[in-house]
Amino acid sequence: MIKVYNSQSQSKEDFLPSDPVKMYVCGVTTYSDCHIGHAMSYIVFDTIRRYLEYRGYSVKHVQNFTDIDDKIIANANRLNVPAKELADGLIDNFFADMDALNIQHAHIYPKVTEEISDIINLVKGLIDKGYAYQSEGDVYFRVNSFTGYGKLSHRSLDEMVTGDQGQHLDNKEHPMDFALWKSAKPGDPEWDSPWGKGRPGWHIECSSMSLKYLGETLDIHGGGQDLVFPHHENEIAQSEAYTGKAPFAKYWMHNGLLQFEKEKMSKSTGNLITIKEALSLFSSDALRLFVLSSHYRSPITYTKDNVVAMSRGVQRLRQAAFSESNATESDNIVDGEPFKNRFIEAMDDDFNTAQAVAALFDLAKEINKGQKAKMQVSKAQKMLTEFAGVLGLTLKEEESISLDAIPLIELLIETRKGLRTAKQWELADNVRNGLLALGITLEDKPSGTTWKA
RNA sequence: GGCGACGUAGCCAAGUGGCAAGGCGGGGGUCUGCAAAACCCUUAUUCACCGGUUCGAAUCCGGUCGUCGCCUCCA
Repeated sequence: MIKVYNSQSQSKEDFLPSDPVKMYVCGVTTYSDCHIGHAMSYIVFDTIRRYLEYRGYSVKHVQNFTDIDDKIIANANRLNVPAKELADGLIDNFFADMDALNIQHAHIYPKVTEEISDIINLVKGLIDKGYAYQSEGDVYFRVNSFTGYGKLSHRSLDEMVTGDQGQHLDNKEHPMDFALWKSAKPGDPEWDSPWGKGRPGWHIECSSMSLKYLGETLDIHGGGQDLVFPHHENEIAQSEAYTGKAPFAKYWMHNGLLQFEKEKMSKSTGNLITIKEALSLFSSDALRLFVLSSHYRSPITYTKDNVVAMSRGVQRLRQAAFSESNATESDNIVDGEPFKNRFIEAMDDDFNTAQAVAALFDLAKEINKGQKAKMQVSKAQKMLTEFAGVLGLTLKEEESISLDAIPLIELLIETRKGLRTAKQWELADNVRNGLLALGITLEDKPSGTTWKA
């Protein structure tokens, strides 16, 4: 039985989903390139999905693009391009990042700008039911009308008002009322609506899209912990108010936030590293292992050193998975079953990837010891690769040298071999050091010399 | 001010009542012309601090100190 920690109940619950599993993960607002905090979140939910699929569930995964909002408009104006052009370019970049991180695509990626009429209908419905009101071309959700408001983030409206430090428009009935529809300023992208020209507020799109593509009750609703309030709280209010059905989501899953060098990484402070930058330094396997080495609900701190350590770890797994067998004792087989059981037990317990990774490393060690004892390891190696795959690790060697250079390198290795046979150690070492200076490392093994970049 | 999370070896990080997973790094070894790589072995009598409950606590309770997040745009 898989157990899942539900942010709303603040406890682990038995995972009893519908079939297929309906999984909605909050996507990005497309106003700048994705950073490594996004990478963490999407690696986490990709791994959860991969594991569910491994365990035989079929998963329907929907993830939105919020491709119209204040910041997109502001950045588009600054860059002097249409908002749509900016958003579309960033969506292309998003997919490139996801592919590079070996993150499976969602089944559906709805965009706000293509869902406007559904959103308008949802807002209309909320007004009709008395949960929302129009005010000077804007439409607001009436938080006082929804009795469960605050049940996800565990706070009351009174607390929010007392502690609130934000600025408020004075055309709202209650300071915590939030916009479902915003009137357009001159020059903004705009759509016709019963309340005049404007565009959707921030939270409504997720309610609309999840209702449309997955129905009234989601199994898993995921996102970063920073979305708990107000975004997910507001989604619950809108969705449950509209459908009259609770819960909107059976399991609320929130990943811990990625810290960058001691500080929270946030778009507003510009304190961030993009996925592209991280991938120029590290392999996707290293970045994934970095994320999956701790529990998904804990915050993690990105530092170069931390990820470098993970690169080494990946190397160790890769080595064990692909080392050539020299088995002579065909009867003696390395048994991977105990590790399989550990892996599954760990992942069943709220996707404890840290423990699952530990099982992988122990399996790697078992394989290495088996190799030394000349045992059969191919089955265990296959298992290692399979479980690495469940975590989205490719265990592939990174090729970063241009193909043209390879014959040249091999020629030098051949030349050096001659020098070594002639015991011309100094000249042989010169060749090796020269290549090292160019970033190519030679490794002399009993079977011959290999190289890597 | 309100709400919440966390503090485990040099670093990262699991474990939430019964002898402290795993990775990186360090140390020792195997291999090797040397080196590198790889592999093996090893590396916390102790879990921020103080008190309590218990036969037994990193794990439960109370307190202290410290770090961080949310309450405003965020994955």
